Amino acid sequence: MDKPRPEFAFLRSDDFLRPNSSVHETVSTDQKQPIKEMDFFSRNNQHNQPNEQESNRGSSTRTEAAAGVNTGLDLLSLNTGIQRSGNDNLNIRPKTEFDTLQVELERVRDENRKLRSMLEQITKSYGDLQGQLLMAMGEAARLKKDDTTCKPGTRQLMDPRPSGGLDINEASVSDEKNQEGSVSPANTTEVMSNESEHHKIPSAGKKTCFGDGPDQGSTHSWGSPKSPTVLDPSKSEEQASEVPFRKARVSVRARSEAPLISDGCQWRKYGQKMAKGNPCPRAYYRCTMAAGCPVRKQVQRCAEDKTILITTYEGNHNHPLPPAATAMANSTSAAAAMLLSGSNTSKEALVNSAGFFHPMPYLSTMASLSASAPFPTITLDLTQGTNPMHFHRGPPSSTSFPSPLHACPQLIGQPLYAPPKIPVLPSAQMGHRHPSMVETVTAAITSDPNFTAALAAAISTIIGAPRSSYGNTPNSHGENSKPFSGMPALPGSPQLPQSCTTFSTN
DNA sequence: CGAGTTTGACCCGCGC
DNA sequence: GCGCGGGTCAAACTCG
Repeated sequence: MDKPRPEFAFLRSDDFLRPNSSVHETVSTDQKQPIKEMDFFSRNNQHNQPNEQESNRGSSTRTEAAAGVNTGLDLLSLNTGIQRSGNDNLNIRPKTEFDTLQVELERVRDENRKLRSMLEQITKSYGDLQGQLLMAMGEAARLKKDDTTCKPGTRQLMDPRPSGGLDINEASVSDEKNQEGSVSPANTTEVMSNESEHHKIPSAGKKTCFGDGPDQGSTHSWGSPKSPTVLDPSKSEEQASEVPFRKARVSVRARSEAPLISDGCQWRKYGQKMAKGNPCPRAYYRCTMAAGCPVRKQVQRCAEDKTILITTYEGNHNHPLPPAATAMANSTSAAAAMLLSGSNTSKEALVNSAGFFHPMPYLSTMASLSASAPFPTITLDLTQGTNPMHFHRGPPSSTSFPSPLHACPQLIGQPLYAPPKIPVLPSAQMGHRHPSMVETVTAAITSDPNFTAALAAAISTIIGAPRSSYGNTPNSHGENSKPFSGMPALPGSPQLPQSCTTFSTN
């Protein structure tokens, strides 16, 4: 995860923190010139401005990190006045000086960490906002286009919460701002309750145009390709932040012959249909862990290989999830976010976004995106090896799941065996790793249904790892670890909304 | 008796 | 406009 970014990070951090041109100059100067101790002395003597010191500190940290040499960090502190006299006694009391330097070094390191985290947050917020902007623009264009705002049957496709997609796992400032007026982080549950109320509205409500808020259109949230309509222009801005996203789906393909697997959530079947082109019926489930939870899932066996179970999730839980479910929810939330962030762009852009726009390198080897479907769908395929070619660029089938089966039983998500924090690996590289382990895990999965759920959680943990620093950490590898750090279990807590996605192979 | 499942009917969007 | 297919509802049914 520690990709080579230090210099960039610092520059960006400085930019954000101190939009002062002098800072930029100083930083760039530091970049070009090798930093020597004497340089620091002279520079600090020349201009001993606070900003200057800050930037010097940053650059020296940078150098230190790059070369493993303690360059001028501590020397800087010598000139900051703290050790003014100590500077003169540099040769006399090296021990004390060394201690001082160490303290200073620690301090600078802390600052470095803070800056990095700030940069990460800013970068992430930027990406989120970019996605939201795209969504909002697309929404606006669409609204202008069809203008038939209160058409009966117009359905709400996305969860009204701003968390519907992009900010699912985030607590960035910008996200909070987006939520204000509609959802504060603290009342997510409440908002979801509102949503659930809409869900409970009987058919009479279906064709009613709700002008005083995000119309849920509730009962038909699934798969409706249309976007929500904004009825009241005065609220358009607010609603744009509330319902800017199309509803994304996350489809998980897993090889399992088990009829039922506990995924940590409780589901109630509310329907079953024969889908065209598939002899196996498709079952519809609704989450019953909390009243009004909007999360639904479809479960269907693959027509071509009945050992493969395709589970498609949609919606966000309005309640805390068990650890096993949470991990998967985190990852698929991220997947959905990634998908949504590019859903107004071309399919190619979508595919590209999976590569770099989102910090989920493994998705590129496990996931396929469908932009041709009426709703954006990302498919996490746990049934096949990390065949680099698996990443579909061609048009998928009408929906993502009946896509041709890549029936190589060789593997199940090799990313499993990748250290959670290793840098991005070329998928081709990953595809050659540990074939024997793959077979072992495949066997384990097919023989133990519960393992599949655990596997999904583990995969999601890895996938979601990059987000861990933002609070909603999927860090809980131990699913049973009591203090589930990433998931406050209080319904009213400022818990971030969860993606629907849990994992199941019923 | 409550919770979950089954299943036919209904609604809606979409393509022709 | 009509038919098809996906998704949902809700009454009937089953089960513990």
